[in-house]
Amino acid sequence: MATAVRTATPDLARAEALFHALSDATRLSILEMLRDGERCVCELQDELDAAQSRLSFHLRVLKEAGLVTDRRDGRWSHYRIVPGALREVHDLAVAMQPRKGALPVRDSRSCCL
Amino acid sequence: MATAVRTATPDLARAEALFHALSDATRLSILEMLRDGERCVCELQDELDAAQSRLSFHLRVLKEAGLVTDRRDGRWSHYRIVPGALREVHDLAVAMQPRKGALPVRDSRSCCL
DNA sequence: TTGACACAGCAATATTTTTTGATATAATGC
DNA sequence: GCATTATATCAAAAAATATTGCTGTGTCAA
Repeated sequence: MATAVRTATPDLARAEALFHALSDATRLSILEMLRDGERCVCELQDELDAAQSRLSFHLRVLKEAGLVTDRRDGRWSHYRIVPGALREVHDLAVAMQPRKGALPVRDSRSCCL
Repeated sequence: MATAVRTATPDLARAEALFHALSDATRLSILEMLRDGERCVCELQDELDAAQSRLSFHLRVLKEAGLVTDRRDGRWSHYRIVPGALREVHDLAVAMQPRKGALPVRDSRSCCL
């Protein structure tokens, strides 16, 4: 049986990865906190009331999706939003919009015959 | 232990739901097909080479997220993109952008002390 | 050095999501 | 009515994700 969705285009895979990274409340909360600038893990931990290893996991997901980067400073890791990462999400949303000229409703009897 | 992410704001929950709906290759492929206008399930089935119950499942996820609607016409269900639904995604991406005035890098010794 | 801290990563578990196969419903055509 | 088609839905299995507790590594300070 062929792969379910045919060979995924790179864009499809990218979109999937990005949206997946954004599809979790903990991760969205992290991003919200980072909107004000860098935060170290312990700050996120305090404010989100989440175990350290849990944050570490979600931060990695965000990092692998290219949404955040970290900077090590002594014993702290500071995470911040990658500039332009959300622009990518923005662009995806635009690219997914219905094509101009697409008829909203089609003639009956136009399919499966 | 308090809820992980405090009381989720409605927006947070909405964002989570939307992004989740978009975080799957099958669903993204469906949306891509629908960019040209309405399609009935059987057309999606043929083109995406996916079992019917599987499409039905993913279509429901998309529908519950408010990304698509369906129109019943005889024995066919025609699905199409909800106009403006992707606009919502777009707006979310904008709303998540770093706040103006947020310093990219913060002073050392500024946390956890 | 020693001990406490900040964090990453792993392994086990729990939870959620997805797929599949079967059955159900409703419309259509004979 | 009966067979066929298009679709939904459900339950069980399979796969993917998330959470937790623990261990390891580097850092800092006394």
